[in-house]
Amino acid sequence: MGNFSSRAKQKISLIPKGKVATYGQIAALCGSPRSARMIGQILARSAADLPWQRVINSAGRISIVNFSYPASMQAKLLDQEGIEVKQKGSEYFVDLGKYLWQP
DNA sequence: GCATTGACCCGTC
DNA sequence: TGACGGGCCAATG
Repeated sequence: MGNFSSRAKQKISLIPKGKVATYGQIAALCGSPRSARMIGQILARSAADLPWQRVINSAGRISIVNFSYPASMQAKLLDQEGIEVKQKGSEYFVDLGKYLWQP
């Protein structure tokens, strides 16, 4: 694995309980603000040992459809950490103004 | 080493 | 928390 993904995993592991971060935010912390998409790829492959549920897109939306875990599980995990998750249809949203992690 | 692939982002309408 | 289009860039085969 490249150095970028290693740093990305480390940054993701730093997200505190009760907060969320966006893909772009993590990418920026790794020095590549334009590589937000990579974060998704990393999580899709090796999310098992990371707080993957705390990483969402810039709209505050849970952006998975169905991978190892369903979006509904991610919503539940966030809810258990004290994060308010709103459901609209089959999609889930988090209030970024309230829960966005600010390093 | 080239082409394709994304759990995305941002400007614009 | 619209919808749409174009651009990004590391990882993968």
